Amino acid sequence: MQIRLLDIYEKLHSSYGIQNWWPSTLEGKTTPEYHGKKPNNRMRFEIALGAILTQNTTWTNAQKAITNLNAHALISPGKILSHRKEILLEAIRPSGYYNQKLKNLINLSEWWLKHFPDVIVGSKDTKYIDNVRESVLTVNGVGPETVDSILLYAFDLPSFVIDTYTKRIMTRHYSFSPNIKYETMRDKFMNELPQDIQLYKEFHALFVELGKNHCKKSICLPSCPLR
DNA sequence: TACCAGGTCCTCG
DNA sequence: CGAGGACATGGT
Repeated sequence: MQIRLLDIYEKLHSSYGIQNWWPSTLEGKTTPEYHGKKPNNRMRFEIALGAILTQNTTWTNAQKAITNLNAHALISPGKILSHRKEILLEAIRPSGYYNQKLKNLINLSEWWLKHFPDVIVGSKDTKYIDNVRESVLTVNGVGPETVDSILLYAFDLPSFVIDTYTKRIMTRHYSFSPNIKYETMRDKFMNELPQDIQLYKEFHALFVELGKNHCKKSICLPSCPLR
């Protein structure tokens, strides 16, 4: 008896409702147009920065960094490349690993100036999406989860995001092997699910919600909707 | 106090 | 390849 991924999605969706991710980094204060609407290029870049800043850190810490960058009007690849590093380091300090992350933000900014203008936002061409994925993966500091977050949320390209929550939930509840590789797991989701970008976004966001609130690292609470 | 948080890179066997 | 360590702040 094989559980269908869509059944899992339905359970989570009925428990938590629509998530509307990527979360608004600035809570609508300085970018009110952000909420649930089509992002402009500045927002797309902000999402990509956020994907790096939130690596192995809480979103609230990453958000502090983004708020600081925004306060200096630094949410742009050109600004990231030209501004004094002391200012940038101070701004992103709350996100942790700030020395590494600054290098990575600079690497991403270089990629962005060179390649983003050619990105076909919203494309559904699988081959093309793979090519963009490979290209962004050449950026040092962008690994498999970060690239999929950037593709899905910043570029609106359907690329399923696997994170620690997804892996934990699937191994704990649906007997995925703990040794399963990132690409293998991503393939499973993308082969079984319809190529629906909104579904990809919501599903990933719901996994995060479940992982934070019920299916935690050490314990899975009795209230977990997947029980 | 110790553990955890929406990873990734580098090194070594 | 795969395991192990480094990277760092902020919340509980």
